[in-house]
Amino acid sequence: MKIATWNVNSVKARLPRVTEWLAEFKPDVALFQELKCQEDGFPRLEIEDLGYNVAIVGQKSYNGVAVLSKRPMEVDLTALPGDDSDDQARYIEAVIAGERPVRVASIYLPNGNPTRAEDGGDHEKFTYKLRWMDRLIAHARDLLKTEDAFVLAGDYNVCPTDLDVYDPQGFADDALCRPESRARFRTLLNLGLTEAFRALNPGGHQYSYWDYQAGAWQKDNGLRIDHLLLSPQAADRLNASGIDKKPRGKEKASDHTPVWIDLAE
DNA sequence: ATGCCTGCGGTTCGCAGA
Repeated sequence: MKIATWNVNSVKARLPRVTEWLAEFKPDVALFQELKCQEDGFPRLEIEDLGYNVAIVGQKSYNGVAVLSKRPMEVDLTALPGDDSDDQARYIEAVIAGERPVRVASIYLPNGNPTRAEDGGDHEKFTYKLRWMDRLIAHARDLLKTEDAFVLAGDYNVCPTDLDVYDPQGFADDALCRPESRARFRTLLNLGLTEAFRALNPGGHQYSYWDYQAGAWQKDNGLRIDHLLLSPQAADRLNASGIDKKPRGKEKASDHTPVWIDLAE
């Protein structure tokens, strides 16, 4: 079964790109981030028409995550546990039904910039990112105890290593590359999770995001920040993983492009 | 050194993104 993650950067502005990609790529499960709308603004009918069940956590203007599934699913969580005061729409978790069920989460991890007071105020956004990652680590620990097959996928806003950045020196102090962010990402891996794309594609210069500005796409000045992290039981079923660059080259593209895995049935 | 581009809200500019 194909499971893909895509930060669509506004599902309403992106609707033609989204529907053509779903019709062509035909993922069994699609995990979206940055919907930038509330649930009542989500183009539910257009997506259901393509054969998907839809579960959404929306928010006006910002954030917003969704799970699309061709198979029946059951939503388990609509927020990341660990902070009841956090009302940003960045997490949804569901179990996809089947002979061998798979638990999936669509994750929009906070960006965290600026990281320094001199670049704009305080450390509030970077601190929020790091606390959010701490909560994700705690939740992953809990999920691992179940020994279920699960996939935590989304826009992690972390370049795991310098292989994942077109300009490592220029991004050294960026929240996506800072040691504090990378250490927490590494902790997720050290719990026993497998980052699917890197496990199967050891080379660098393979990105999932290109800035809209300064011809970044044309120059391949990208970042690899969209990831699928697999539990051991899911990793045992990993057949393939890739980045589908085609949508990034189209008119009115998102600045991110889909990343996918294929799991044995 | 700075802005580059895009989307949103709500009005034509500020904020956020990464």
